[in-house]
Formats: sequence, C-alpha cells, structure tokens
Amino acid sequence: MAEIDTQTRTERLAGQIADAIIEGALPPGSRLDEQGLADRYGVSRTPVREALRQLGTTGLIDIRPRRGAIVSEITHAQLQELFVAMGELEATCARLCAISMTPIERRGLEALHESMQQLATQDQARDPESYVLANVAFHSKIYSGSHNAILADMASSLRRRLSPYRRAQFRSAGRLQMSYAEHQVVVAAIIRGDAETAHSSMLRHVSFVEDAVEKMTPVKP
Amino acid sequence: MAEIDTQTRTERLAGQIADAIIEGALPPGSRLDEQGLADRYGVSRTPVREALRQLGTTGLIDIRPRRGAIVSEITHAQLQELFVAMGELEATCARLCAISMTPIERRGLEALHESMQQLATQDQARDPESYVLANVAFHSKIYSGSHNAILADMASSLRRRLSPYRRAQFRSAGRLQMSYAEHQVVVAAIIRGDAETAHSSMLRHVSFVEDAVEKMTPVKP
DNA sequence: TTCAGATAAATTGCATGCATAAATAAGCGG
DNA sequence: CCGCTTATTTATGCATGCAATTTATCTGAA
Repeated sequence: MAEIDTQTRTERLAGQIADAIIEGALPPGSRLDEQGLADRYGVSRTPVREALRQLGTTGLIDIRPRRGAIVSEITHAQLQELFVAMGELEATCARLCAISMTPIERRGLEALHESMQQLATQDQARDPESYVLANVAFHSKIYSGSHNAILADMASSLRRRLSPYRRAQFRSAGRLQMSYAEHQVVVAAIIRGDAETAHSSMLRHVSFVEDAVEKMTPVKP
Repeated sequence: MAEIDTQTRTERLAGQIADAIIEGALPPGSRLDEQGLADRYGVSRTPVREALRQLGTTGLIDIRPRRGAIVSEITHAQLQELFVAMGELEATCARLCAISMTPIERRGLEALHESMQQLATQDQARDPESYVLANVAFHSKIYSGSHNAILADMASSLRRRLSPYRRAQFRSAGRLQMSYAEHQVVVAAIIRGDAETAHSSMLRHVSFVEDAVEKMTPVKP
C-alpha cells in the first residue's frame, strides 16, 4: 500500500474533480450531482459537498443554492474578462521577473525556452502535446520567478479556470511557432532586465492567445 | 419575520465569520472550533465546516487537516508578498481605469476624492472612521472602474485578507493627509488618461501603506 | 398538440452519530 | 524536577438520515 494519508478525502476530491474539469471530462455546464460524484469516487456526499464548495470559491464551478452545482459556464464577455485578467497578471509577473529573477532562474528560463524551439518546429499537426506541456512549465517559471506566491497562485488559478476553453488552441495552423516567437521577446526582455518590455510583450502574448481561442470557442451568449 | 431565505446557512455563516475576522473580533491565530462556532450561531457543525472550507480557499483562514482551522497567521515575508500583490493589482486596476473609465465614472471618482479632503484635514486623532470608510469606497471605485470583475474580485479579496493587519494604520500622525495627497496624484492621472502614471502612482501609494503598516504591526517571524 | 396545474420523484441542506487522529493529562523511570 | 511513555479526553472527518425544495412526470382541458 502507499503512504500518505496526510491528505483528507475532501482535498483529494477537490483535486480530482478539478482535474476532471480541466481535462475536459466535465465540460462547462455539466451538472455536478452530489450523490453521483459520491458514488463515482466511493465516498459519501459530505466530502463531496465540501469539495464542491471549495471549487465554488475558485470560480471553477458555480454553486446555485438549492439547485446544485454545475461546471462554470461563461459568457463571451466573461471569457474576455478572464483573459484580460490573466494577461495583466502574467504581464505583472513577467515584469517582476525582469526585476528580481536570480541569475540561475534566468538561465533556467532561457534554457527551457530554447528547448521549446524544436517542439515548436517539429510536425505540429501530429502532436502538440509536448509543446503544450512545456508551455505550462514555461508560464509556471514566470509565475515563480515573480517571487510572489500570491500573484503566482492567482495566475495559475486563472490559468486552470481558463483551461477548459483553451484545449484545442495549439492545433490551429502555425500557432506553435507564433507562440514560440512571442515567448522569445518576453524571455529576451526578462534576461536583460527590461521590465517594461517584459510586461508589454507578455500582455501582447496573452492577447494573441485570446484571439486564437476566440476564433474557435463557441460560447453561449 | 423577514423575507429572503434565498441564502443558505452556509453562505450566511461564511459571511458572518469573515466579518468577525475582518473586524478583528477573531484575531490572526484564533482557533476556529467547529462546535463552538456551531453553538455560537445556532446551527450544526455541517454548515460550519462548509463555510470554513470556503474561507480556507480565500486564504482568510488556514485549514490544517485533522488539526482544525485558525485565522490565518502570516509571516513577515508573506505580509510583504500580500502587499506587493495588492499593490500590483490595484496599480493594474488604476491603469485600466485611466484607459477605460467612462466620463461619468471619472467624474464620480473625482467627486469622491474631493469630498475626502475635508475628512483628511479634520481632527484626525478624534475619528479617522469616516475617512477609512471613504477610503474603502475610493478603492472600490478603482476596482470597478477597471471594468474587469475578475481583477476587481481579486483585489477586494486581497484587501479583505489584509484588513486584519491594517486596522490601526490611519491613526499614525499625518497619515490621512499623506493618503489624500497620494490619491490626488492617482486621480489626476486617471482623469487625464495617463495610464503609466496611474499605474506607478498607485503602486507607490500602496507601498506607502505597507510602510505605515510595517511600522506598527508586530508579526511573528 | 400544447399548456396549466397537480402529483410524484429526485436532490439539496442540514442535523446527528460514530470512528479515528490529535491534543491533553496521567503515570513512570531517570 | 524533568523528560518520555501511556491513557484519557477532545475534535475532526466522514457516513447516514430526514425535512424541504426543486425538478420531472402525469393528467386534463383549451
């Protein structure tokens, strides 16, 4: 048998349900039946309810009193706001990176970015998976490089919340190379400590992502 | 009898407990005994637990598995990070205000700010209460003026989370006039649409607040 | 057919009970 | 007197049960 029971059922559930949403198994609008989830994960309704309430405050799901919870459905306007917010947060993190990343962190970021060149240029139609993974790592490095756990948490929380809407984004033609080129500007600015450019180029990068998503995501009015 | 039972016990509890923390009735480190809270508010442990879990995800309280919940205690370093994060968020909101506030919103902000001049100059030792209230309204206007509900929520959530540590801040000598003068720069920049200055001056304003708080808040290492 | 109202089924909100891990107190050897 | 082990107590985590509300189903009339 494994080891750590240090985690409570509720916490584990919150993670599992969140993952299911992020991975798309539970698309926006899905009803989150308490008993159903309890059966599905082999627990009672109590920890399910606590997990749902936790996810509710993150915005991932929407709890409607006496009417059950659903995976958050988002209007077009709200989706835009989410992207703007994430863009501003990531841009802020990037600016802080330019100011306060350690030399080691700068080297690490640069190295990761360079390793992504191959992933971006290899046959993208076949498998953007590895680039997507590296991309998450890239943005995580930006978050942690800000040296501010609060901003980092907010940014990754937003990223999670948006993930149901970005799934297919990297499948569009040339998006990988575009993304890589945008990263290039951000990284260069951070490396040379140019806070303003780091900020503005990251803002632009995220807004490009937004454009790419908008072209393909049908969201109800 | 009143009317709306549209709100669930859990939600009401979450609000009441949060208020108690914000108002200082439950200082950082306080133990949040489930049964005690249940008795105190005349409910069972179940809604208390759900409310606590909700507050846990906002960061207001700290839930330690199997060891109960306490009002979040914060190290000096974390307090600094919180202030930096809030500063960056408010600065971002201020920048967005400069870009996208409507003429009516600009007028409203200016009017509120002007009304605060009297509150700042009147005998401050006696009663900073009214200025504190107006100050909350001022920053709320900045949040809503960003026209981004996500950023606004994050900023006000952070403000709530910091409120236990800012209570006595405005009692220090001359802090009111200082605050008013700092606001002046921010408002002027927003009114004339100077995004960069709005951002940098708000950042400076919040960091002054941080300084004022640090001088008086004893936080354990 | 479609829609209104009534009835039945399903689901949420909350209280309660119990097992188990922590915290606390008691006992014991040093 | 003090530290460490062991019992006792307390509190948390979770399951279960019930009342109330929502949602689905059924009936009948326009």
